[in-house]
Amino acid sequence: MSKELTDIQSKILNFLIEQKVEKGISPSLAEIADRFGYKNRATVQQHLQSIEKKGYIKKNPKRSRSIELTLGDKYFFPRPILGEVAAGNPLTIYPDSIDTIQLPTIVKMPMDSFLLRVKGDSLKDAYIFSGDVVIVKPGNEFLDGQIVVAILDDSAVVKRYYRKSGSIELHSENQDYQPIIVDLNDSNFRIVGLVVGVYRTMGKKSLNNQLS
Amino acid sequence: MSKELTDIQSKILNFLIEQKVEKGISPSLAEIADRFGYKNRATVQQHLQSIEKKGYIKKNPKRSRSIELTLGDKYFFPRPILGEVAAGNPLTIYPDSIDTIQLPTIVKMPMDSFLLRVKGDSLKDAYIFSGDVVIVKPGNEFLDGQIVVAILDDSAVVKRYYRKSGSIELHSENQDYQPIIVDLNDSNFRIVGLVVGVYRTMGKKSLNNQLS
DNA sequence: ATATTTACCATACAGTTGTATGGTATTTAT
DNA sequence: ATAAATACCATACAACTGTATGGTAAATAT
Repeated sequence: MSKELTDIQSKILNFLIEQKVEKGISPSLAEIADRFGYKNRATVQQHLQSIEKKGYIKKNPKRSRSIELTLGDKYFFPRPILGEVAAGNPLTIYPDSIDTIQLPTIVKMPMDSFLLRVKGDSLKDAYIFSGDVVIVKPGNEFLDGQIVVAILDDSAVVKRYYRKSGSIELHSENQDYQPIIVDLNDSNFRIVGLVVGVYRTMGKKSLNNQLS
Repeated sequence: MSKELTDIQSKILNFLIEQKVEKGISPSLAEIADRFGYKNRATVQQHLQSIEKKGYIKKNPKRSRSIELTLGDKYFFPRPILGEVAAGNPLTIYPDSIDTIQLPTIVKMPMDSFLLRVKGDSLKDAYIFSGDVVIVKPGNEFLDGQIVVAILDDSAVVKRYYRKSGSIELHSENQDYQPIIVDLNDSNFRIVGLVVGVYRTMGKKSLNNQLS
């Protein structure tokens, strides 16, 4: 049995994926039929059988909206990209960044945000300590006093943001560190996003409240 | 109206979340009833109405398995850490890795997997192109012909894996690239994981057209 | 004391769902 | 030339789905 999908099967598979992206669940046979203008669910049914036979999906019999995509094996979520890999000539990758943490299930986290581990203690007065993981939401607009992640000449910092005319100041909470003042036009400077949360492993109390 | 959930409502909400994370779809009323030992769906129905009234979920009327969680995107999932940021003295970070993509939301993906963007065209005949994002599932066991990510002297490659006696060969699909042959004992060599998926942004068309 | 909320049950119903079966027409392979 | 695969249609059905309605019992609030 060929594992190649026909055009139509391919389109249906794409629709399945699309729906999972947008709605989070598989469509029903009727919905697929609708989408492709079929007057009958049986047509879809047969296409799905073919697609399943070829191994692209798996259906839980009798269960509605339960088509599994077996394209790899599991849940796609918005996820950060760790680095670059080479398929041709090797490029540099960041092996150390292959690190995952288990975060609690009920804390806020925008889907497109990513995590960074904090080193250093300049924000300890804002209750962010070395070793903490900050949740960063990508964006461009910030309010004075918000904690942001900025990149300056290939280094990244977590600081409080203050907008001045013609420049941006990045303050540490900790007095030992001088504010960083950057010209607005400095092309080596870029603010990546807003820190929307902090996570700390190992029994310590979470300090999200103080983040405001 | 209080926005606080009762114990039972809370448990049901948790179950909803749990199911969404694990299966990607909401359970049906019957399934919830089953799980909590209710003999009747109506009981669940009423709990859901309460939960909805309190703003924690939203139901698409008449649509099966379509409970939306309105907690925003407030769930934590296992996520990779990109690198290290400095709050005090800047440390090195991987600026290029501060990049996020929207992946199909509720398709399955191993929770501990991570993403890498592919550069180069050596796998284009396997329909992985430069710029694509591959989903990598960490692991140690691979079958011949599977596409893996390997690290060789601080560089990473995406290649097809072939096990030989005493060595491992990494092949490109593209004939222009020579296979890489590595001794099994080479300590500078390590296979990171298996490529379980590919994701491509840009436009509406997804990978499957090319999959055939 | 009495009204409200919470937590369950039963029954009923129409619409949806996946599945089964049988059929036609066209293209592709042998 | 004929078998096989592809792409659709129609009808039928049992199980499932969400919803509606009405009821009981206990706890809580007024």
